[in-house]
Amino acid sequence: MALKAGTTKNLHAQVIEDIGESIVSGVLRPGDALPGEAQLAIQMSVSRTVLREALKVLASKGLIETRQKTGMRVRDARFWNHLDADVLTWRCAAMPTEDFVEKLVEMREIIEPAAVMAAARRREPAQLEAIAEALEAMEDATDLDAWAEADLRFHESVLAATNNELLSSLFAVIETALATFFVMSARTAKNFKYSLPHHRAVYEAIRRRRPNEAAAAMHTMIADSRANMRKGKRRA
Amino acid sequence: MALKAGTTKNLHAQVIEDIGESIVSGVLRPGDALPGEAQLAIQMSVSRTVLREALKVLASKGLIETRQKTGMRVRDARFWNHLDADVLTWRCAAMPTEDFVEKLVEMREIIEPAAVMAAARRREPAQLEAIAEALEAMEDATDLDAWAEADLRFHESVLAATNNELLSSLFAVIETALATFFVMSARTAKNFKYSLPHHRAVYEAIRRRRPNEAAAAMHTMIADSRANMRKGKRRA
DNA sequence: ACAACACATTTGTACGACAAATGACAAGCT
DNA sequence: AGCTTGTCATTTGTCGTACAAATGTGTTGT
Repeated sequence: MALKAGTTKNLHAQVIEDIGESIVSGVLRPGDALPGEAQLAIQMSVSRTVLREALKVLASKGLIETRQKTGMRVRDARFWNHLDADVLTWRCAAMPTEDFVEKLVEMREIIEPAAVMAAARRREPAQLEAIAEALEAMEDATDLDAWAEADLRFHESVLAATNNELLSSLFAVIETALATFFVMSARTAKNFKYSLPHHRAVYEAIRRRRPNEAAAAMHTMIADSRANMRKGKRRA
Repeated sequence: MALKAGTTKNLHAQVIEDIGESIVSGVLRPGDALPGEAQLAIQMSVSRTVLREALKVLASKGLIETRQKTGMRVRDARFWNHLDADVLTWRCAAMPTEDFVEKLVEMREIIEPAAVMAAARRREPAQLEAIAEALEAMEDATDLDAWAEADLRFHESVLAATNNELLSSLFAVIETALATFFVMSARTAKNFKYSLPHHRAVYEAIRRRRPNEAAAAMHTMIADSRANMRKGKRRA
């Protein structure tokens, strides 16, 4: 729980991250009572003002609850905002557990085929163009970083093309899933572009407004990446 | 933007709600610059301390961004946490627009069939029991309030039975969708129990571990509720 | 034994002061 | 003139203190 090496971010952001990660990673367990604000502020070398700003944010993510006199307690995991970008990030800060990775992939299998179907029906020209640009960037990528950036943009553009902002907000989950995938399959990444044909198939189906083909292509892509991840894992 | 009639909640909670609702409902538009903290605190009759706690939470929901010297600005809607329970609530505070309701239903169509499939495969005895209890409460309901409570609990229990907390967290969306449905179809609710057979079918399929049957039953249920909502709307 | 009350502790709210960042503008140099 | 540099003013960021409100706990009186 000690304050980490200072970054460039604001103090409350550091405090949020510090406590949030402690909770999500299990250092602080549900039901645990946190020390009082006064003491905690001293522990972390920040003013109570800053600490409270952080605590309010953590409470809004469902991680803690606070009542007068009783103090603060870590809430049960079923109340956490598991879809929150920060919570997801913290959860993957250490190497994520295998069953969590499986949950991420399950989310992809639910969300992305449905999303490409919606995109194939409703995409507007500019949105299609955004997907095309991401695809081109993937084709032009010469290193893993450039590929990863373009890949993320591709999936984000697809979600945006659904014209359903609720679906778009699930990009935080997709992003985490893909980032984890990049880490786990890093060893097997000699030819990191192996999934390019899949992406092109998805794009083509969206362009031609073929919902079912798009869903099928996306499904194949995810199944493929799952298999590839297993391979990477076995090697690690 | 004036402070609303005081409730029993904390001051920062009121401020969060007040500003948050102003943003989500469109009173404050993306790109708009908010008055400085000092002035805003005076406007809302709270201390800068409390105001800042609220602003940090709103920033964590993606609604505003704040930089030194420049002040605060309302962020573009594509950065909002549309899946956040508060944001959803604020969005439905006034009568939601028709196309937003459509987006909610689309989310249900994506999430819930997939969820019942997962639940049918992986539910544990206690989780099945929780669903059964909700179903019984629906059968025993004698008024719309009791029905609504049990209905929500049914869908929440189903999500919990997936044993995927990422899916469970999407209950905020389902809850909003159902609540909106209750409001919009209130007039046609003489026999508010009409969907009981659908729920029973879903439960039975989960109990018997039949993923495909469960998904089909859920799909029917949602299609039915969509039709019923249209009917209610036409009458209104 | 029980109820009412006082107390102590912890969060909630307010205020004032200063630090840090940064946009804006003015001065000065080429 | 045009560009650079530096000062300045404004706004958020951080801190410390003080007091209010709530509430668990113990105590006291009957």
